[in-house]
Amino acid sequence: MTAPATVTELISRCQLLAGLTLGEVAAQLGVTLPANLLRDKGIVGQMLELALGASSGSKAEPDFPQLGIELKTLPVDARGKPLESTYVCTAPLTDVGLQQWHSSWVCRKLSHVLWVPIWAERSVPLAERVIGTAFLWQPDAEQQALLQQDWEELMELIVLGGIDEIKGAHGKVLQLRPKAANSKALTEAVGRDGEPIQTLPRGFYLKAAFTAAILQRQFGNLV
DNA sequence: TACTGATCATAG
DNA sequence: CTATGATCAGTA
Repeated sequence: MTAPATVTELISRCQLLAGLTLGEVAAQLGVTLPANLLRDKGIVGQMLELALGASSGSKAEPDFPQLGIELKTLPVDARGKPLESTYVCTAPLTDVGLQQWHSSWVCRKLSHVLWVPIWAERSVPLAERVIGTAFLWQPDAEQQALLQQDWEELMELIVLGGIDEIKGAHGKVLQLRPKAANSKALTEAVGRDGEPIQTLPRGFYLKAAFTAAILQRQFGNLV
């Protein structure tokens, strides 16, 4: 699948996928679906990237570079409520003194997102999960402010050596949580007295309540 | 049951 | 290890 040249083309591809099951899309793409997501948590996202023509690989750039759009799948239950928080990006833990919100990875990644809801309750077999209606989203002033506030608070803690005091509950809409192969992975960070320390790599996540509000504004109140 | 901390696969 | 894609699962 080649990259979509325009937003219109991207949306039109999404409309073709809406209502299909993951099993049907996998068959079209020649992808073998695992029995569950235990050992393949990212397969759904990667399949949608393939189906929509996003650039593959682990490059630190938008999924659709030409359009500046980031693709995110969003697992939802039967009522359209998100089942999980949404990973945004890795958090920088060193050399963050001069970081500014508007040039941050979080701000840039979230500036233009294509959300693809997937009906994905754990009791439903992977192949039977249905792709929903995708939509483009850009944070409004209020959402932008909430994100910036949380981001600045978290980054200040990181700069001041408070990394190990940060819990997942810190932000209102944005949270900092471990993002690693396991709890023994280490990366460099700033300690309490400004000294280099080793700590668990972290990532920024959107809390489920925040993505729930995005869905609600897009589709209205369900149930 | 929701949330926070832990974990899995793959590419470079 | 870092960055991509995320969900799992124990516990409060």
